[in-house]
Amino acid sequence: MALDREETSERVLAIAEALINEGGMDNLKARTIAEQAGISVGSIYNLFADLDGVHRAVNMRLLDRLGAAGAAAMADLARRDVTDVRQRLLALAGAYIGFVEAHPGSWPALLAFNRRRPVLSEPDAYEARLDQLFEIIAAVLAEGDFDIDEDTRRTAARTLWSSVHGIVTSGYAARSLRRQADEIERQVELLVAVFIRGLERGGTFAHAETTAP
Amino acid sequence: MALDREETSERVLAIAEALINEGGMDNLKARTIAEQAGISVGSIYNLFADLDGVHRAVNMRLLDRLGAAGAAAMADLARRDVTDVRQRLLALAGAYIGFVEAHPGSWPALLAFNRRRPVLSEPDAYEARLDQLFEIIAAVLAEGDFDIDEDTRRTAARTLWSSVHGIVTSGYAARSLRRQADEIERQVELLVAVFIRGLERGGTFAHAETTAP
DNA sequence: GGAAATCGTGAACAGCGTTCAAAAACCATA
DNA sequence: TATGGTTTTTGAACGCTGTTCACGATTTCC
Repeated sequence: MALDREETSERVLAIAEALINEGGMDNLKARTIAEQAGISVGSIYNLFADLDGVHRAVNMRLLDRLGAAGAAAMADLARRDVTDVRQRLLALAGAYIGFVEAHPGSWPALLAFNRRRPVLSEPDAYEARLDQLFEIIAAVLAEGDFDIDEDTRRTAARTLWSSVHGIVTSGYAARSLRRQADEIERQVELLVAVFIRGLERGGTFAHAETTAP
Repeated sequence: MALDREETSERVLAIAEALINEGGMDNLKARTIAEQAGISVGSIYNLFADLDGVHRAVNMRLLDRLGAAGAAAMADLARRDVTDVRQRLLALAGAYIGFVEAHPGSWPALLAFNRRRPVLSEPDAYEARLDQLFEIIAAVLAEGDFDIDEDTRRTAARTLWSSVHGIVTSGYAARSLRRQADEIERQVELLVAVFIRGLERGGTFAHAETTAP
C-alpha cells in the first residue's frame, strides 16, 4: 500500500503545481502540501531540499511540457506537409501562447522564481530546457532559405524567441484577458511578418556604431 | 527636528529600494526598514498599507526614472540633430539596458512583483507609466516615413517595446553578465535592423489565417 | 491652557519554513 | 519467526516573518 518514493514525489509536485496555479507562488505552503498529500511536513524535506526545490521541480515539469507542446505543434504541421516558415513560426508562438493560457498561475510563478533573489549563478538545468525550445525555432529558420550566415541565423532565432516571450508576458501583465489576447496575436503576427521580410531582404547585419561619437 | 511625513516616506523608500536591490525582494523586511530609518515597525504602516505597498511605491519610482532616462536619451539625440530612426531606437534600447544594469536587484524585483499572485485586476497606475515609455517609441516610429497606417504603427511600437523587454529580461536570466551583455546587444541590433527593413518594405500586415483548417 | 485629534510605539499574535529527537517501519539474517 | 540494525516518517518546537492595536506622546486648534 505504501507509495513509492517517486510516486510520492510526483504526487507532491502535482499538488504543488495546482497550489501555485491557483493562488500564485505565495500559495505554496509546506503544511498545505503535507495535508493534501497525506504526509507530514517533515517528509517533504526528505524528498526535496526545501520549498524552493519543490518549486524548481514544478518549473522543470512545466518547461518539459512546453517543449513537448512546441515539438508537437511542429510535428502536426509536418504531418500536414506545411513547410511555410511563417506558418510554422506562428504555430510555435501559438503553442507558447496556448501553454501560458493553460497555466495562468504557475507560468508567471516560474518567471518570478528566478527573479526573487539576485542571480547567484545557479547550476541551472533551466537554460538547457529553454535551449531545447530555442533549437526548434533555429531549425525552422534554417529550413527557410534566407541569405544569412549561421551566426546571424542563431541570433535571429534567439531574438525571435525572446521577442515572443516579451510580447506574451507583457501582454498578460495587463488586465482584460480576452482583449489582450487579440493584442498579443496582432503583435506576434506583426513580429513574424516583419522578421521574415527583414531577413528575406538580405544584406549584412554587421555591428555598427549605436550612436554618433 | 521631526521629519516631515513625506520626508520620512522618501527615506523609507530609499532604504527599501537599497534593500531590494542588494538582496532581492525577499530582503525587504519591515524590521530592517524600521531599524535603518530610525522609526518603529508600526510607523511604516502609517505611511503605507503594507510591505507590498512599499514595494509598489519603490517600483513607481523606478518606472518614473526609466521613463526619464528614455526621454533624456531622446533629448540628447535631438540636441545633436540625430533624427535617424535606427539610431534613436538603438539609443532607447540602450537606455533601457543601462537602466536594468544600474538596478540589478530592484528591476527584477519589479518584474517579479506582479507575477507573485495571479492577476486580480489591480487599478494599476503601473501600465500608465509603461505607456509613457511606449509613447516615446511610437513617436520615433511616427517620424520615420514608413508607409503604414496609424494602427499598424502603434502595434509596431508596442511590439518593439515588448520585444526589447523580452530580449533584455531573457538575457539577464542567464549567468555571466559581460558575455550576455554582448548577446543582448547583438539581439537588439538585429531586432531593430530587421524591424526597420521589414517596415520599410511596405505592404499590408492584415490578419491572415495562422494555420490551415 | 486645555481638550481633542493625530501620530508613534513596540509587545503580542498568527503564520511561515525548517529542524531533529524520537517513534515507526522496514529488512536482512539466524 | 525473532532479532538487531538501518532507514523513513513524524510532528512538536524554534526562529523569523508581516501585521495589529491599545497606550502614551505629541501636535493642533479654539
